[in-house]
Amino acid sequence: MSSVSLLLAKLITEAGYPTPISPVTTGDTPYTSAVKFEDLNLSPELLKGLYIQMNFEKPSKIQSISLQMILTPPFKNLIAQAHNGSGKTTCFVLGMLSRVDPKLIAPQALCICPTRELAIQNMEVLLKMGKYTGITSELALPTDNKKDYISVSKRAPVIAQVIIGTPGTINKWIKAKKLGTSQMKILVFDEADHMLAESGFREDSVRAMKEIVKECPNCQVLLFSATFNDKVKDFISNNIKVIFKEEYNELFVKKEELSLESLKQFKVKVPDELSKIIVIKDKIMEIAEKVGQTIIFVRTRRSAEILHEALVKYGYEVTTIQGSLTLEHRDKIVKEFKDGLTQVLISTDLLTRGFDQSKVNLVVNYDLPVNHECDTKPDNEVYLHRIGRAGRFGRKGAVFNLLCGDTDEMIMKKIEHHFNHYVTEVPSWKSDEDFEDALKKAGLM
DNA sequence: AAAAAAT
Repeated sequence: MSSVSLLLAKLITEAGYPTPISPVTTGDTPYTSAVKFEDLNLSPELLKGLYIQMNFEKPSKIQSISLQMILTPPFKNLIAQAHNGSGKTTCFVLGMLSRVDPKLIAPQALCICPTRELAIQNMEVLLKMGKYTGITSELALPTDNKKDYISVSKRAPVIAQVIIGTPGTINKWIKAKKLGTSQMKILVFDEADHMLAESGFREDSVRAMKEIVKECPNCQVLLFSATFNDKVKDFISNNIKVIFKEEYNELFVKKEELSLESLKQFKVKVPDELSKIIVIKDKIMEIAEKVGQTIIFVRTRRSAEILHEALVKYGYEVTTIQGSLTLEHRDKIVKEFKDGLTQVLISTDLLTRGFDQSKVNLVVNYDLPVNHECDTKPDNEVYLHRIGRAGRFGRKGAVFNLLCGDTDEMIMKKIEHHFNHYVTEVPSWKSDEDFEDALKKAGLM
């Protein structure tokens, strides 16, 4: 670690954050951590947005460290990891809004996200936070191609200053010369590890990054996520840092320190697949009424359907979201849940990353997240992102993992070992008291 | 497998 990083580490401690985030800086730009938003040279319009629209008081850990790195010239690239629900979105949205020149009518900031839902959510934050800035924005997302489909060649060129979208549409617009990249000042990858993972969006992401950096060598690139596994870190070291060329900053958290303190995790052993449905029906649905909103994660679209139908048949109100639904339907389900009109949502890994709904206090892994190449291995990253849908910003939350059979138990053990975090067993899947006990331990009752 | 997206 360089002397600069040591200095930074010291400053961070003095700011009152005994944080496991370890900054690594290259070059000799000195950074201090921001204690107040006023320390960041933000425009009065942005500060107003932060205080009045967002009701923020002071920067969170990750914000106080990363915002200085993002906003201090020379504007260096940044690879930043931080815990779920710790305010990463604010970091890059503030970054984008600060770097845009309001007088220049051209795309200057671009944020690429893995799902439509996340892009829409990020746009909502941007609009709120940037309300007084007059900065313009547009979503780059696929549309329902059945009705009023406008082909790319027919649409007008993008003049909005900030663009948020998904990789396919963004690349399509760039290729069709509808999204100009010549004035780009900042490029953000939300859920960057997934955007650069082999089985993820790697080609699309790298293509967009190369194209923009070629056109604008000074464009600042930000990679944000709660997880960066070793494979992705290797890929970034070998392929992305080359694109970054010179100087970049890094913030990482040890995997053993990624589990949220405020979340209490449980495992429930059940004898067979059918009893999983019984646990959801008799225990989870009853609990969900009392503790706030709940998300139940399943592995496949089909099992989402099956569980949904079973619960509806038993007379419970649930909604389900998965990728084969129409876009219109997906939007409706998310909106209803965010508006608090629905309490229990069944989801595939569509909502695993980034979905932010503060009232979610309970997450259920109906199926454990497994590695797509080898289903006896866990997908630790997906696990962490799923459970991170509860306990946003330090709120209390509970997680129930339903385990059926030896393989599930082994996978659960591996997850516990990976994060060095013991998951408490609920003694009996049939006992109401055991579940109530669990909620008491989680501080939800 | 699911995510985006285009076919």
